[in-house]
Amino acid sequence: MTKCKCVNCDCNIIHEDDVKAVRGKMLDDDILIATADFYKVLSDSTRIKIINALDEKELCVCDISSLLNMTKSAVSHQLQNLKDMNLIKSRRAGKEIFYSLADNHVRQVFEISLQHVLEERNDKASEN
Amino acid sequence: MTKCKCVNCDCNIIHEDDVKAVRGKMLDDDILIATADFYKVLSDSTRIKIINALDEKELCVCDISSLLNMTKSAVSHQLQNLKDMNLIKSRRAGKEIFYSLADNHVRQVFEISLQHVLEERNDKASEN
DNA sequence: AGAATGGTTGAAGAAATATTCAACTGTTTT
DNA sequence: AAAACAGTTGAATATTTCTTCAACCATTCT
Repeated sequence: MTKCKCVNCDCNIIHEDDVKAVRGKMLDDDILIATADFYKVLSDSTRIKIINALDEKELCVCDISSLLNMTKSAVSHQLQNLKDMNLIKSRRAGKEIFYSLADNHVRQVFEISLQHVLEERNDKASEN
Repeated sequence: MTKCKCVNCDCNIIHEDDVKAVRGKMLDDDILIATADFYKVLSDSTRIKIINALDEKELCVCDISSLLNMTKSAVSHQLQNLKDMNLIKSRRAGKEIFYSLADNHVRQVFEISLQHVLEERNDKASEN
């Protein structure tokens, strides 16, 4: 066990070999940050509802606002977030702008996590 | 097109049939909120780094703190968040408490999204 | 061209979340 | 039993994020 040389941490390195080994295998910071940012887009119930809706059908902003019972502005802001992270795409048709899911990755991730959530709920339900 | 009856939205329902159809197919609010909450746990780079580290090996708090260059307290708070959402588990061994991933769902979701992030980066790199 | 409609934007206020700090618990060491 | 170590906790501060508001742009309708 050696005193940790970190600037910001207040502890000892207890298992020095393990720490070295893990440090060597960990992904680069910028990749992990990008991954967290990817989840960040999905971590808001408004955005998840939008994804769930667009998973069914291409929709315009007003339709989404009506579905979620929210203002156009609030929805539009969230659509921008989703678009910035390449989860959705848009096309203009006259005055309206239609939004749809960008690709299947999104569907895939959404479905696996949904499965996880549903299983958790079943586990908890059967505990009683 | 009909005036929307929503309390909180400031728009018209433009495609009434679509909205009705999608509303009928959308998942329950509480499921979607639980799904967003699941992502919320993964949406912080500190927590993602912890998951990435624990994916390699079971570790104690000090080792994680040293790896991430953070205080024990900050790490411990985040470990609690991860544990509350059943993404990790712990076991005590003397003074130390070892943390590890809870199950394979977590690994699965992590790996798919990592793949998504890496592909995005490749796409962007090849645009130049 | 002017009005109406669909949608966007930036700034501000409101709400949620992360880190820090200081005090604390549990276990081991002496 | 006291000291040292590993870790936790709650409150406070700092930071981020969401929604609202008001003004705006783009397209269509008359």
